[in-house]
Amino acid sequence: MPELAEVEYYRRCWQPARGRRIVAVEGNPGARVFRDTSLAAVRGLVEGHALRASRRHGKQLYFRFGADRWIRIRLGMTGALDRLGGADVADFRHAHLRLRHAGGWLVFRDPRMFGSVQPSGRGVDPHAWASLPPTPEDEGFTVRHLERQLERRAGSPLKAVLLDQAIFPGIGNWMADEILWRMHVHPATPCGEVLDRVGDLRRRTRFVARGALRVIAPDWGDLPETWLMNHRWRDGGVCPRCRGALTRGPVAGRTTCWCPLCQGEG
DNA sequence: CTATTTGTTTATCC
DNA sequence: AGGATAAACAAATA
Repeated sequence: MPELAEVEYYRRCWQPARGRRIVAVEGNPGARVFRDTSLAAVRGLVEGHALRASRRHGKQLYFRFGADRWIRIRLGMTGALDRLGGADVADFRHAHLRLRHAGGWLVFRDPRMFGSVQPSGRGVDPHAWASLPPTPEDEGFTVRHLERQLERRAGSPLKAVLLDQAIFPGIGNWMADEILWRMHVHPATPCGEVLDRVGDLRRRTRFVARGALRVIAPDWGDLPETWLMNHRWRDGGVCPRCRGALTRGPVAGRTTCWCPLCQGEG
């Protein structure tokens, strides 16, 4: 489900619980989301400490408990965060991690379990987990930087490059299609062919990222009808710009939607 | 029953 | 070696 705007929405979902001490860490010990770590490891790190801060980098979420105890959460395809009051009745079947505090629960649920939970060692700043590349909202997301990346992958379809989290952190399937549509570029275009349009690519990426954050992050609002997103899944969907029929098909292994009139047949 | 899914990692093939 | 593509992961939904 989530790309950067939706991930930001979920980050904010846990925000009101800042200052709450986690009195119990429960969940599904065998769940795949714990990967090479364990529910017990998360418990050992977090239990007894208050939620203090959170950050997001692309689609990755970082939460700090106590002074220096961080966990990283990735939501995968179907992950979501909930904040439940003590009296709320909830379906805990896919709630693989549940943090209990005096006022209720912080819950990570993920039916398909493509997501993950990762505790850091104490004192390990999340930015030390990996050297994180610049996101579209960062200073370092420059034309120069993008040119270097695109040159390296000159033969790849631009769609595939837009989905590469090392280059476009936070961009996912629908945002990639939105950016391509706004550039009037076919998704399968080798990105080496748009090296002269990197300024435009950067501008569109920032526009889509910022616009989606503004609308979705506060309350999961609906994007304007002028965005491709609102037409892409509809059978018989029509381009909100030229009213031509939209096309869907696999590009770079993902279902892709584009306007043959605006972006070419391929 | 089949096909589909807003993501990432691993295997395989040039 | 390195990059591109396909498969795998798992469960709900149509």
